[in-house]
Amino acid sequence: MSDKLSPLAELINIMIVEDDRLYRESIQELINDSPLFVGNHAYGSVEKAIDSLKKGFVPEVILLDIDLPGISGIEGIQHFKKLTPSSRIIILTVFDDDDNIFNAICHGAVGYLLKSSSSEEICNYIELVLKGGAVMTPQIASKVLTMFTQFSEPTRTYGLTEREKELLKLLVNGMSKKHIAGHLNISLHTINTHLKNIYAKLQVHSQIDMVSKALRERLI
Amino acid sequence: MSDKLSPLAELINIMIVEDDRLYRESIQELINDSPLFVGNHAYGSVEKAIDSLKKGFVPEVILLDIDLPGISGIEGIQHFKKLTPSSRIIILTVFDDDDNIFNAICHGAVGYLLKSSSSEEICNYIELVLKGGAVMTPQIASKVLTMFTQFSEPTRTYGLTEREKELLKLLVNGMSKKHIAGHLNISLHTINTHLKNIYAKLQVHSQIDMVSKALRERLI
DNA sequence: GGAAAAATACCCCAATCGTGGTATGGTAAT
DNA sequence: ATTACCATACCACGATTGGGGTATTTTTCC
Repeated sequence: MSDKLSPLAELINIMIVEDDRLYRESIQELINDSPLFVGNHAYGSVEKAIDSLKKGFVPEVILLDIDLPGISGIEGIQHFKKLTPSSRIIILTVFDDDDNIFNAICHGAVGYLLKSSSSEEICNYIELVLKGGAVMTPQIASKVLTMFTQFSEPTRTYGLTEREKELLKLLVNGMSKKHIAGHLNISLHTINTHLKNIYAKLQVHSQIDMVSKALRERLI
Repeated sequence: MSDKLSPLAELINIMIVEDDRLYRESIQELINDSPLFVGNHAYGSVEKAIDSLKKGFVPEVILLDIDLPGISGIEGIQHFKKLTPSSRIIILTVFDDDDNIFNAICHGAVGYLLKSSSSEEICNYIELVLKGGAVMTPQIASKVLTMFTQFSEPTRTYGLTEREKELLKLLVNGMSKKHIAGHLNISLHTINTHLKNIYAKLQVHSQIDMVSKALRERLI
């Protein structure tokens, strides 16, 4: 569009997708006031942003709200990723609940900022992202780490013995009882006995249940 | 120890665990030069740090290296968590590989910084942690987000149809084929046909394999 | 409107599994 | 030395599953 006014040729394009007009314009102003960035493209919905991208616009960074009319910001991430894979997406929202954070990150956002961030911070964060980093406010980072911790968690053992765990592992990996008997050089009867004990301990009644439980609760 | 020199009563205690003496002392200096922090306790190994904690010392923050003689930093996290659950642990290391980051975070570190960070940054990060946040350099944050993304991933569908996915879900949840037939009001024969198709698509030969694959690859 | 894909249904049979038992030798702790 | 637990082994039988077919009816799509 109009880059004839730029004193320097290489300003970095920031796209803004935010439905609140006032906030959108204030962010846009902030971007344009900075010496490094330019924000000619600000839209009130993912749909309009998509139209712009389809015309060939390729922003370096997309600042994206979550609560938008029509297509949500989270869904928007996927669309943007397809249209301009090189654009780095930063979520800028008021929502700090686990679900939104989780979904945004899983869909590939490289940043998650809260609207309570100051203008300075936002510009700093954008710069950090451009340097190849990912950014979160410390509060968000804390939530992310907590989610992470929960992923690889307490691993109840249900009092399984070593041998039982060994069997469990082999079975989870798809080996048949017969095959395991050969592999461990013990009788099929023994396997059966162990299995019965495992079933009792895990309170399941089939290999399916057992495998399912083992994988879900990470006791593999 | 010697807090008689403190001009203000309420300096925040930072413990340092770092085997490189020079770096340890430079960090200690940095801490002691700051107006907010005090670093009387700096140790070259987890073992020595543990001794100190057992004597009743309770630091607000522990700066912890990973590559230490004897007990490693990662293992150290667990010990510290038990001894002083209120202390917030920040990893400060040269290692930026996924495994170390992952392990540190999973064990409950609230920060992961690289030794390339500047003195200023380190102090800023500590302050942010004390405010309840978690901290990472943008490079580390980027790695963490990538790991996260991989967790809830591309969910290859293997071309499963809706009905097949429905069956898969029920089977993964431990329902027997017979039971499902009743539940969905279709014949057991139909279930078998679907199963055969699913097996072919997933390239497995038993329910165990199927369930295992489905759970591992999150196509439930 | 016709082709392709999906869902439905049936048959058969060998192989595997689940569960009810019992039993013995070894090891670890009390 | 006695108790408890573990790993091992065996039997038997009904229920379930895995593959090998074939075939009809919807749905979906061009």
